Amino acid sequence: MAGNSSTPGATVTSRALALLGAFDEHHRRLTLTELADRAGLPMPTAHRLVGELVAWGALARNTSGEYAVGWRLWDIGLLAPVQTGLREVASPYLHDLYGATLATVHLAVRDGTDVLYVDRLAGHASVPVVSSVGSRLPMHATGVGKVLLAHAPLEVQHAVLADLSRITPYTITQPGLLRRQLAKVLRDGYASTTEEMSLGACSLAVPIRRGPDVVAALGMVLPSLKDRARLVGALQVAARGIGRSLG
Amino acid sequence: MAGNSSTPGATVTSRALALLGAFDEHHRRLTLTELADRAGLPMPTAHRLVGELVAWGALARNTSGEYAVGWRLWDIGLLAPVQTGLREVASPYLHDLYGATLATVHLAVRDGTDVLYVDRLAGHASVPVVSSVGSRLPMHATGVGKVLLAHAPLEVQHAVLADLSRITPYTITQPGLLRRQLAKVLRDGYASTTEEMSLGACSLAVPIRRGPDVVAALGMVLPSLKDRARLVGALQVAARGIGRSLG
DNA sequence: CGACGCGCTTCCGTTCAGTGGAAGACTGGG
DNA sequence: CCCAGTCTTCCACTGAACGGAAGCGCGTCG
Repeated sequence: MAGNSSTPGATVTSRALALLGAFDEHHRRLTLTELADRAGLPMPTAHRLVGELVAWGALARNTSGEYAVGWRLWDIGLLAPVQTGLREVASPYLHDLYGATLATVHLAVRDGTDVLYVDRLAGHASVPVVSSVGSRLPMHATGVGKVLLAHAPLEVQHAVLADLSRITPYTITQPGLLRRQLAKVLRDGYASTTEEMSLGACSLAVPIRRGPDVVAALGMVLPSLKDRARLVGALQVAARGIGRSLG
Repeated sequence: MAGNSSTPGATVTSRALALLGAFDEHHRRLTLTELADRAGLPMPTAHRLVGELVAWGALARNTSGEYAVGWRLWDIGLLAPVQTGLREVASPYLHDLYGATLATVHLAVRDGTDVLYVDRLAGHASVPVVSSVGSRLPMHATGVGKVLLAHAPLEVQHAVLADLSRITPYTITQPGLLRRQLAKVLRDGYASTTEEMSLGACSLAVPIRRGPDVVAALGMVLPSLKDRARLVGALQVAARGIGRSLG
């Protein structure tokens, strides 16, 4: 992981944020040593900063001395989605879609160069699904990711195309091929993946527009892409409905 | 509000956190000037810190130049409740309780000297309910708050008792009276309020225990406290179930 | 049309908060 | 008992953070 490469010249704020960023789905509880290591800080520095974060409620220390994310961060974080209204508006459409298709349905936005899963309805299908609400995945290997990437600013596209990590044998790692696919996504109005993120899982996704801007993507995970026309149609109807409700 | 009392001696971290803390339910979008004012910082300082927070994704700047909480904070914040498992475990019990009583049902934890509402099922009853998921209320004027306060460390009790703000004419503002009520809460195993937070709304609440520790509170809002025995019973059954499921 | 007010951004010399190596405390295990 | 690992405290040096002041861009009013 990060290793302790105590970058000098980093601001205090960036260091405090690095400590918060040390937590993720797979690292929900960390010791001070792990925190210092993952944030690339010397221990005394990490110790002091973590102390401040705990005092404020951004982090919490449990009885066994480990640190975890605190409630204060949770309730402030809640303001992010509420303020766009996206989740609330999309919720009924996700349920409708699920009812009509019985597939796992996803709502995602782009944040930086990641896809961020904002909401999800899990089908009981036997398809492996790696995403969960709040998780981040690379854009080049997911349906919603390709949709959001196709509509992203050029600088973001360049950054993503420059680093296409392999996840399965079918993951697209050639910039040229992905670029052509993105063009096709713009033409067709939807994106698809075939086992690029997870073996045995395919996906379809369409953009959600608020006026002319693509603000999110709607996707589903499937065992295969047969019946694609009907499913894309259903996705587009829902996406248009959500976009309209967003005003 | 805060006013600009540029407290010298404050650490950089505490200032950055103060900027995050400037956002709440009623202030989801703020201009730089408002942020600087609410955090008590001079504008140039706020400007620099906000820039760093935006670069990291803790805040986002929308097209009209205002700032809002960013997705990055949302997804890290999600790790707080997930890591305790409280919401997931309690969810079915909340639904059962709602089904059995048709009252607005609440799940809350203590964070510092506030009650933090972690989950909620809103009844369509005509009772005014001021809480929502993620909101913070004072402990002395809510049912769940009294429960959590009664089981809180002494230092927390002292801090709360020292500052009993009046919210309605029925809010308890005398430390002695509240202290006696808290003792009764410990004896009886439940707390109640009568229009102390909001006119026309009463409440009942019970503690949720994980082993010997009180980790949360379960409450309901009602138009009156008649039938209290049955309702407290239902709450206690649910609370015990949740506690057991928490392991 | 120019002057003004307002919110935001940049500049830069001063200074004090932050730094991190080193040493000390605590804990558990062999 | 000692040692290894983790956490906490200390403190003298230093460069990052500070914030007053000045500059910018824009809409508004006289």
